[in-house]
Amino acid sequence: MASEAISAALIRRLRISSGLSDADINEIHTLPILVREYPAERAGVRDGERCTECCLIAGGFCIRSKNIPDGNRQILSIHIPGEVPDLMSLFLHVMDHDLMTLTPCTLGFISHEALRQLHRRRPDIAEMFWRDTLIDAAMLRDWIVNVGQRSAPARLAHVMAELRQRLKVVGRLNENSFEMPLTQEQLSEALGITAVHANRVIRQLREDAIVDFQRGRATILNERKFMELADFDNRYLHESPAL
DNA sequence: TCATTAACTGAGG
DNA sequence: CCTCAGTTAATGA
Repeated sequence: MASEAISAALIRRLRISSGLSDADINEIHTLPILVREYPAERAGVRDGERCTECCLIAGGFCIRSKNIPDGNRQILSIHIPGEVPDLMSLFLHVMDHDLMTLTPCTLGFISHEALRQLHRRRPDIAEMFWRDTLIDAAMLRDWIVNVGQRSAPARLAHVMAELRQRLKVVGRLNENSFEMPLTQEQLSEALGITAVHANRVIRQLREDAIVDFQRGRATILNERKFMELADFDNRYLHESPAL
């Protein structure tokens, strides 16, 4: 994939929540990006690592996760093309979690030095990254509420609703189904339940004709029941550019 | 390897 | 007593 196409993914992402001038766009296109291909289920960036670059997802799906000593893992967020899940490494010098690929991924690495220069050169762009980071925190707050307070079926529906919305705004939604490339085991790690229970929950939602989940793809069967169960309000995604 | 299901168990309302 | 969810184990795709 050409570097130009990769920076385009970032621009599309930043456009969701911020206005971008032509000058901004040109600046982002000049960023040097080193492209690397990763297989599925591989650490892009590891907990404890000292980073010298940030990682832009150009293709594929990633997750943030943290392992605890008993061997269990909590999935903290799901990431889609155009996102920079380890943007915090620019200012937080040691990673406090893993960034893993879910699927085979094309990752674009941008050096911290290049990003710092860009921040100094163009305060508007620095502001955009600020906003992006704050939205990320808002999404994590939402994730905590989901895992901590909702019933298991509602947790699943909520994560589905958020992912669907995020895929929608980058034009990756077709009809009533969308990519959600997690195994049931991974899904259980995202929802804080066992894999067996994740299976039970999926079966229940399928039987109730609310959603289906098969081979990494989610299908909405009953929009009204789905949204009611998911309790999803996209406000926390802050998708509209400031007016 | 991943998904499915049953059977059992206990917590908690 | 009912629902939810973890454990174990067997089995299918």
